[in-house]
Amino acid sequence: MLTQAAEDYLKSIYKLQEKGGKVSTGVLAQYLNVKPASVTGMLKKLKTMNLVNHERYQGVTLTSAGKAIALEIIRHHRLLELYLFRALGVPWDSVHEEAEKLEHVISEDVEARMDEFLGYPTTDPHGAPIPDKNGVVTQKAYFQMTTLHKGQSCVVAEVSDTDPALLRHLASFNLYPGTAFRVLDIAPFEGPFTIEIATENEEGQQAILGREVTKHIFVADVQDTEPT
Amino acid sequence: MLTQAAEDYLKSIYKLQEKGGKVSTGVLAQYLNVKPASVTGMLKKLKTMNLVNHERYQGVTLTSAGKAIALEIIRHHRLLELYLFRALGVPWDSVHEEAEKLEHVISEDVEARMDEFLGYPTTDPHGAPIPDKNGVVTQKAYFQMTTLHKGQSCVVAEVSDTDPALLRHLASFNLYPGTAFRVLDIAPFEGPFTIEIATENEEGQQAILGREVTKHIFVADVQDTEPT
DNA sequence: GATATAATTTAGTCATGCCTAAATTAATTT
DNA sequence: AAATTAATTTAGGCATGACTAAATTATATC
Repeated sequence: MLTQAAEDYLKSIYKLQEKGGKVSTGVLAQYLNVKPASVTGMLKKLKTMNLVNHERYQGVTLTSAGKAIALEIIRHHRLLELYLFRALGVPWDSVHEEAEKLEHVISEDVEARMDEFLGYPTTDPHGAPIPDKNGVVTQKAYFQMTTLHKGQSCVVAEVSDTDPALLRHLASFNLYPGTAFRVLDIAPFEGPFTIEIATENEEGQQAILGREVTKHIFVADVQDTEPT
Repeated sequence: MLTQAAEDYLKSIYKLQEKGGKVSTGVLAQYLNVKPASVTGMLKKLKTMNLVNHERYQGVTLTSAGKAIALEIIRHHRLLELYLFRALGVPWDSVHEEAEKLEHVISEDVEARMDEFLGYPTTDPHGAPIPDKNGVVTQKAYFQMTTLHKGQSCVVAEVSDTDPALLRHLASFNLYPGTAFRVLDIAPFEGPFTIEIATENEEGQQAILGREVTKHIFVADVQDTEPT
């Protein structure tokens, strides 16, 4: 059985690897709120366990064994998030923090029961894919919101889950995974996006989202639409 | 915030204190599966935090601050046991082990939501009382089953929760907290109890329970009844 | 190609929380 | 009361996983 710290390292390496090949010691240190020297120490340990590939000064990658463990932890995390949200009504912006603690101690049996209760879901409350029991991730194609143009329509696919304030901000506009919206305007010079959110009643709610916010939103089903 | 080890020490001291005043280093060590020398070390640390009273060679007791923390952990544990049992169908004999890991990481918010879901229960699946949010324990009067005599009727109040095999044995007779039974016979020389368990249909199921088992069963509502 | 800067690793420390072995204190016999 | 036995504490070690400071390696600049 791995320590909690080792599991956190593997999970973090996996996530950082997704956004570009090898992971540097410094980036990993910053992500884990730890000093680079501490990272070097842990990587040595993980290497002896054949969970990572690490050449001095060259960055880290996961071995297939390391990746399997990372995906297991990520599955725990995302199933827990969804369970807390659906079964216990824990707010959207705090499920991440709760799951962060629980993911290391939940048993496979309890996890299987939550999975069944939830009907074998494939995405968590933030739209991130839940790996299956065998570590297979089914990821729908999506784009960063910053790539959208005026007049395009789309559906929110996923949002970053780490910043509770950001999540509360999105919730105030009903911008959840699955929410459809249309880009009304994009101000120049990295300016804000003005969007219209599809609502049940006739008139769509408008929202103005700063650039920093749009970097944390990922969308799918992008289509060009007629300007109103 | 306390470490998990410190929380386990406080919880254990509380439980051992219930069965007789001061707790000795050796007993605590055995209970925690740790060497006596390790206990001495931890007690020193807990003493500097004013969580225990400890005089060399004289045993430990909890301070009021230590007791408050112990009761908080016990509340977490018992609510978790009941939640796992009721909400997720985790078997009777494994909820203890699961809760043992979760009790240290569950948040007050999630706990409050489980409490609400369960309808503010007062006992866990083994019949142990759940302390309330303020650490108040309401304990119904009960007796060890070994004090029963032939012909007496009673209701199971509580059973030990630590041994899964014992719990499966009791479950095979439907002996849960709340189950009523009558003592048909007690064999001499510390022999087994033969009991008749009240069932919905006409004929009561009979069970033979060895002495070791009866030490782990606690009963209430004891009454003398006519022998059949 | 030499040098300045940035990133990474090594070396040595510290707190936890466990261990074993030896010393001490308490309790029990004789 | 002295001696044996049992319980407890002290002393010293070890693994984990963090830290700082110094040394090393890589990268960018001139």
